[in-house]
Amino acid sequence: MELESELKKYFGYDSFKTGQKDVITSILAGRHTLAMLPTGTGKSLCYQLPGLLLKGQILIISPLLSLMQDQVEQFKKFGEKRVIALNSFLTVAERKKVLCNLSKYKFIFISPEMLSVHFILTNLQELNISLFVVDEAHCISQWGYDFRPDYSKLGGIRKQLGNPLTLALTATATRKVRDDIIRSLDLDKIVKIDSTIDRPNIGFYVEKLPDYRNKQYRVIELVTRLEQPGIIYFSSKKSAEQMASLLMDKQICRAMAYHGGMDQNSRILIQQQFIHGQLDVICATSAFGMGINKENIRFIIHYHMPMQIESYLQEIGRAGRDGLPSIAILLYSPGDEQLPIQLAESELPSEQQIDWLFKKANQQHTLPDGRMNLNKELMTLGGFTDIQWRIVEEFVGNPALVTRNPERLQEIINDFIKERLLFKKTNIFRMKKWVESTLCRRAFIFDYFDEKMLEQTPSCCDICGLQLDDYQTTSKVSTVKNTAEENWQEYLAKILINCELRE
DNA sequence: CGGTAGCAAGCTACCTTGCTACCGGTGCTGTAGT
Repeated sequence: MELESELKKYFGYDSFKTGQKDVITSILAGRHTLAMLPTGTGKSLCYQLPGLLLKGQILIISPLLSLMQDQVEQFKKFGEKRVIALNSFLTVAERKKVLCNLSKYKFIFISPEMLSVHFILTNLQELNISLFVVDEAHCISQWGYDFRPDYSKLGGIRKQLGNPLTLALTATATRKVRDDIIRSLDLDKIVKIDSTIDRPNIGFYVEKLPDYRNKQYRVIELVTRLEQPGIIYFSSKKSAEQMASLLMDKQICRAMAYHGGMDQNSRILIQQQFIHGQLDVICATSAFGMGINKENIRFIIHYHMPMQIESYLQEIGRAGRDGLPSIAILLYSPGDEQLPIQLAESELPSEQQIDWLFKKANQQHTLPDGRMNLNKELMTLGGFTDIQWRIVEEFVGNPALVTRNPERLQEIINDFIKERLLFKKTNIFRMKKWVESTLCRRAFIFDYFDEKMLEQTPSCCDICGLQLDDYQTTSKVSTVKNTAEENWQEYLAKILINCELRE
């Protein structure tokens, strides 16, 4: 079979992008495949085309509702109507109807959470699933252990669906993460298809500043000078919002904040405005970005450093999809690593909380079968967050674990927490190492992903002599120059002081 | 850890300073009625 003609027939394209053909060939040969393809190279096609050529149905596990909706839209654009996103956007009536007619759909999108619902799984077991796709598969490793535990259940679910042919897709995964994905999905004889994680048109630039105030100054200065559009990443919702209002109020650019605390409608609106060029800058938390297909993002600034190098690479990878020069700037001031450390610690329950819980359980809250009676009251009393509580439930609610080793249960939980925390702190530490590096930043990243750097990139990084001036805007350069001559420090001081007086 | 809100004291009549306590990211979701 000539794959190119099928591609032309269904999608109208003449040729494949890097990696696509290898992945599709491997799937059509009936081999489980783990594909690491760089962002923006059309990962979806890797299951869209085989899906059309294979007999049965295609189940696609996707991490975000908005991502599913986008992909359904994409299919409809190509004229494929046998597509459904089986999620909570459907009303109860719609969901019932869809479940009764599941066999009519060729492509079914679903979240790990929905897939873990027994009733839904039973319905899916009736189908003939010819391909099980895990999109953004690094989520298994990144989220499966705590934040979204249903990600760690995909392996078991795969089995219950009769071990269908599986395709795991990701853009950024270290060797360790890739091994974790394979282990978690319980795949043997897997074909691994890697292409480089490198994005040569994105330059790296790290700047060290004494404190947050200097960082604010610097962000304003950079936004004024750099070619737009761009994204500024923050690790707190509040600072993202503050910066967005500052940029807007001072008429520096059209900016909006974007984070998980905002309602779904505003999020969709802001995302659309940014994509269609009605906004210049997004001040965002890590909630922003997955599934953003905007070609011409020129800069990514990090006001705070992310929790790990993979996240950093995903975030900066949103720049320069059009292949034109783009810049990734990270601002660091001493002690910045404390925020991610704090976030990591607060995600997991503390040893004291676990201690308290087991003491309580010994006193009263025990079920007839010896398991702890975990109820909302205990969660509130112990000061557990939803995520912390779910982690506890994963262990305490596991009958096999509880009956096999009741006296060691507390120790097992504590060991898990310690191990997770150490892992997260190690990731943060490596991120900090990268910031402090005095060697080529790109080489460091290649090394982190066990990839060999074959040749020098021209506009590589600050260490290799990259000049920020090369990324200046051309349209506003005259006004910027005037202000620069006047005295930048004074100008910025004015902006910030005015802003404070306003309060 | 480091930023900051909120309050009380200090100082002066409305504003500054100082202390303390608290907070900080990512998303999905079947259940009611027998």
